[in-house]
Amino acid sequence: MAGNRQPTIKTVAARAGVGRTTVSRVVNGSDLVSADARARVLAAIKELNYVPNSVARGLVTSRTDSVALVIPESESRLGSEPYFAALIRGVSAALADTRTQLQLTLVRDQSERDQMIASVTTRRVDGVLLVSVHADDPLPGMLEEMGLPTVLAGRRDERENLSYVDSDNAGGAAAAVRHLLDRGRRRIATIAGPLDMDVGRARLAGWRDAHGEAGVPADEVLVQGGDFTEEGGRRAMRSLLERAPDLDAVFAASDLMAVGALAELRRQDRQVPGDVAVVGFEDSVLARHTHPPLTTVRQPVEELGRTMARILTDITRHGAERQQVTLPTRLVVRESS
Amino acid sequence: MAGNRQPTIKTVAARAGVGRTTVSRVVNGSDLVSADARARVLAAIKELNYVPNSVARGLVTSRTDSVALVIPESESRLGSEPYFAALIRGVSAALADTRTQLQLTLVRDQSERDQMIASVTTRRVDGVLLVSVHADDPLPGMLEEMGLPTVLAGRRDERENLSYVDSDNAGGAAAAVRHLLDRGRRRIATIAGPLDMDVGRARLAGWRDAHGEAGVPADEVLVQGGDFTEEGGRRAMRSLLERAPDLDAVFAASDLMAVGALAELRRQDRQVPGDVAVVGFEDSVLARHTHPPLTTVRQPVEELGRTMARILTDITRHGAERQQVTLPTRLVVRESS
DNA sequence: AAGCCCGGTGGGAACGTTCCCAAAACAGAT
DNA sequence: ATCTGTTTTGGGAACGTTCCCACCGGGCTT
Repeated sequence: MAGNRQPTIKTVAARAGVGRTTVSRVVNGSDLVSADARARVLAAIKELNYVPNSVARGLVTSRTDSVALVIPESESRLGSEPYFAALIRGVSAALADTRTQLQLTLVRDQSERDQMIASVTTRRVDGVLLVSVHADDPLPGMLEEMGLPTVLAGRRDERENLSYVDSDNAGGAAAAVRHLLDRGRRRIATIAGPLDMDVGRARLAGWRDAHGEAGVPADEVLVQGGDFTEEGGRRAMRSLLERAPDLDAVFAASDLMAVGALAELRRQDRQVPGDVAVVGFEDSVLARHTHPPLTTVRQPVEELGRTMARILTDITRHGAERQQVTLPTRLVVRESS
Repeated sequence: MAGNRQPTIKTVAARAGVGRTTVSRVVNGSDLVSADARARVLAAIKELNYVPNSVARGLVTSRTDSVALVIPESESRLGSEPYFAALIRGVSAALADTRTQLQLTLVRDQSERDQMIASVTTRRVDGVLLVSVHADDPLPGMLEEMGLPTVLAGRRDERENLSYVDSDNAGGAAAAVRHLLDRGRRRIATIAGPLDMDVGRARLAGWRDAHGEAGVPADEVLVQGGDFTEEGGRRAMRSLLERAPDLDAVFAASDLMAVGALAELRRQDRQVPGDVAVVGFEDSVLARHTHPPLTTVRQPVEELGRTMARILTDITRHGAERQQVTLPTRLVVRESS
C-alpha cells in the first residue's frame, strides 16, 4: 500500500484501456465519451484512488481556482476583529459554492506586504480581495494591470472605478440622524471619522443630508473630527461639550468612538439618553455591552464578504465587468437614544 | 504595455543572452553562476518585470509552499471566535517567516467537508493543520496515509500519536485549584468539560492532582459535568449548590461555563468571591468583562498556532519527525477569587 | 606539454494536465 | 458497396519550471 507513487492520468488510462484524453474527458464531465468507456474509466479511478493533480491542471489552464483575501493587521486589531471574522465567513461561504479555495494573507508590515505582492503576482491566485486599502495605495491598480482582478471592501472615494462592495454609509448615517430628529432632538452633534477616508466623508455627508431633508439647519459647530478610536471619541465629545453645551444628541461615526463619547458623558454627569442621545455605527459586539446598550447602524459585514467573493468569481469565471455594489444598512435601536 | 504575455524564464534567458538554467539558478540563489551572468540576468528580470510562475515550479518540485488550515464552523461560533482569530494570527505569523501561503478552509457541513478533502488531497497543499478534530475522526489518519503531513490543535487522547500542539490542560487546572487552596478554600467544586474529550478529562485530572498534592481529599460530590456552554455552566452550578451547599469555590473548565456559574451564583445571592470563589479556563475576552472580572487560566492560543505551523514546516521542509508539544498555561488572577 | 579538476554553462527530459486535430469507428443514405 | 457525416477516440504539443548530465575552458599539477 505504501511506497507507490500517486496514480496519474496515464495510470488510469492504462488500467481502463483507453487514452489519456478520454480519462480527462470523463474527469471533466465532457459528454463526448461513450457510456462504456466512461464506466471503465470511473472504475479505474475508483480502484486506483486517483485524484487529478490540480497543480498540473493549473499550469495548462492557467487557472488556480483560488483567490487571495488580504487583510492588513496593522489596523487596530481589537475593535476590528469581529469585523474581519464576519468578513472571512462571508467570503468563505460564497467561495465554497464555486469550489474556489481561499488564500488568507495577513499583512503586518512592509516586508510582509512585499511578500504578499510577490506571492499573489506569481500566479497562484486568480484574483484578489482587498480590505482597508488607503486612497493613495497603488496596489489595486498594479494588480489589475497585471491581469489580476481585484475587489475592494469599501470604496476609496466617490469616484472609485475599481470593483468594490461598500455599505451605504451616507444612507445609514442619515437614517441615524433622522431617527434622532424623530425623537425630537434638534442639536445633534457628530463625531466624524477621518475625512481622508470615504467612510468618514460619507457618514458626515449623511448627517448633513438628514438635516437638509428635515429642514433643520446643520450647525457646523456640532461637527468634530475623530479617528475611529475610543480615545478619539472621548476627546471629541469633550470638545463638543465645551463648544456646544446645549447639544442633545451625538451621532458617532463608529461604535468605538461612541463608546468613548459615552465615557466622557458619564464623566460629566450627562444622562444618556435623558440629556444626550448617542448613536454609533457598525453594530459590533461592543454595542450590545455598553451602558446603556448602544443604538447603532448595522453593517451587513458577512454579506459584504459574500458579495465581494461573488463579484470576483463573476469576473474570473465568467469574464464579467467590474462592479460597484452598495449594501443597505439598518438602524438598530437600543437604549442610548 | 497591455496585451503582452507574461514573460517566462525563456524570455529572460534570451534577453540576458544566457540559457534557461542560468536564469533558474539566479532566481533560486545558486552560487554556481558567474558574477557577470548574474548581473545580466538580474537586469533582464527587472526590465521585463519577470516573476517566476509558482504553479509551473510546483509541478516539477511537487511542492506548493502552502498549507491548509481547516476550521470546522459547526462548533459554537460565538464563544470560540476570538480563539480562532488568535489561532489564525499565530499560524499566519509563523508561515510568513517561511514564505508559505495559508489556505484557510472553513467547514460548515458534510458537503463542505468532502470538498475540503478533495481539495487538500489534490496536491494543492504541502500539509494540513486541523482544529477540533473528534477522537473518532478518521481524517487525520487518511491524510497522513496519503503523504500529507498533519498537525492537530489539541490532542485527542493521552496516547495521540499524530503531531499535535496542546496547552497544558491538566497543569493549568491544577494551578487554578492550587491557587484556590492557597486562598484557604477547602470545598472546591469543579464544572468539568465533556469527558469524551481529552480537554475535559485533562482539566478534571488537574483538579484531582492539585487535591492530591495538597493532601486535601477530592470529594467526588463536588464534580459536575458540563458541556462548555454558558447554559450548561448555569445548570451545573445549580445542581452543585443543591448537592453541596457548603462549597466555597468552583473551578469551571471553560470561561463560558464560569460565566454561567456566575449568573447562577448571583441569582442565589451568593457573593463572589466572598462566599464562593470562581475560576475559569481560557482567558477569552469574556473573562475581563464579567462581574467581577474572572480569574482564569490563560491558554497561549496565538503561540499554539505558531507552534503548529512551525512543526508542520519542520516536517514538510526538513523532513522532521512527528512532534507532540504541550504549551504551558498561566493563571491570571482577577477579582473572582 | 599533457593531463586533470572544477567552476560555469546550457540543452534535453520530465512533471501531469488540457487542448488541438487527425483518424478510427460506425451509421445511414445513395 | 461506396460515400458521407457524425460520434468517439487518442497521440502530439504545450504550459513554465527544475533537474540531470554532458560539455567547455582555463588554471594547476606533474
